[in-house]
Amino acid sequence: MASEQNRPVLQVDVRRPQRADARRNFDALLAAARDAFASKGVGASLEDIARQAGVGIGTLYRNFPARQDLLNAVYFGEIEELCIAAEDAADLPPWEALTTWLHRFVGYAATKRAIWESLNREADSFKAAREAMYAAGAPLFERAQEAGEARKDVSFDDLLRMVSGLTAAGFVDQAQRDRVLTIALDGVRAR
Amino acid sequence: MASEQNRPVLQVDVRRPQRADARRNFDALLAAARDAFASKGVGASLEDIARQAGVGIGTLYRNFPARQDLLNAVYFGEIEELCIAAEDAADLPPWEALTTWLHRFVGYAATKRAIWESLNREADSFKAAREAMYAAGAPLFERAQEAGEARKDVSFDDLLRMVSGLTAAGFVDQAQRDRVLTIALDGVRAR
DNA sequence: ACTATAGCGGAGGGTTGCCTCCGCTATCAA
DNA sequence: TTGATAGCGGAGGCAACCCTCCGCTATAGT
Repeated sequence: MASEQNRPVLQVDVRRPQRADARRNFDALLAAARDAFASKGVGASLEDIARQAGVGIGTLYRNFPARQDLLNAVYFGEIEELCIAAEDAADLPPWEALTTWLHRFVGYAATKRAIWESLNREADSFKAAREAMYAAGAPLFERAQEAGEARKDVSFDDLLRMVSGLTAAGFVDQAQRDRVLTIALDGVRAR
Repeated sequence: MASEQNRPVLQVDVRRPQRADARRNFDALLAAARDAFASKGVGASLEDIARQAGVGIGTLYRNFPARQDLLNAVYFGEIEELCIAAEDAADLPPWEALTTWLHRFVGYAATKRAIWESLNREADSFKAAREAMYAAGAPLFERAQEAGEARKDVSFDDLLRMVSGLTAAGFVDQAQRDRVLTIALDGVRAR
């Protein structure tokens, strides 16, 4: 349903500028913001981000008048990638499809914190993005449930919050993170 | 092991003052800090904390010269309570003892964030506190393993990081948090 | 090449938080 | 009661960050 004909909700109100140099700056800002939010959390300094992107602070504010706009742009990008990942995973057998997607979810280094810090925000745009993500992931989970692989007394919301908690936790390394995720997911498996 | 003869590591270098009014202030600061760190994370404003405690900012700094000192004092208090909780739980059957303690761990509202944000800090004092907590909790886990209730291919460190991730995650309510924790712990159960 | 203008960027004013310093006050031992 | 002093607290200097504003520069259409 909708506007661009089939991609639904993910519509950022901030638009990519027209002029070539401006577009370069826009993209550099987005990349810098992604890094900064990932490594320092949502409170990262905007001036640092601008400096990191090699542009003036004024340019940052022109493109993203409020911190939230920048956060949204980054966040929505992540969500979109997750939606695509869900489509990719759909070919696998039910349980693998689900776990593959969730590992991917956890693996996204960038904006990890932002993602879960925002999970119960009330702002409309966040709601929309979250719904998009739910829409992408829930089918994988339901399929696993129907195949008798996943417990039926667990909701997708439970699952996603569990996983996003793990996303944010501190681990020694990537391997431990994956190991722990696998363990936790074992708890979701039908016995 | 040492000095006070049997409580090991948990020794805060900050000391409770002598004079009655000073002690009152000290305790008020600690309580305010506990709240503030819990609700706003480790970055909470020290001036807010002092105001909340009803003392001047100068008093805060006299007792806790650096933010870290205050954080330590609060954090160590939490850890100590967790150690005691572990002792209390020791009477229960192996698996219940473990899960009861872990639910308790998650349930501690105060300094939730501080706890996990600090889990892989390098500072000595943090290491010491973490070790104390591990020393208190690991026996519960080992007992559950020996009783054949908990998987043997999971380490206590894995378990604790998993749980501390859930501690920090955003949940709709306490009930969901407990439910999700139970699910995740099912993954740790021996099959 | 020329020009209208989209876009740049950083100076600067405001706010908030950090931490020090020191004159004042409450406590408590004598 | 009183005096020595532990302890108080907030004014104030500093630093970081936020965001706006506007004179300058690069772009792109002609």
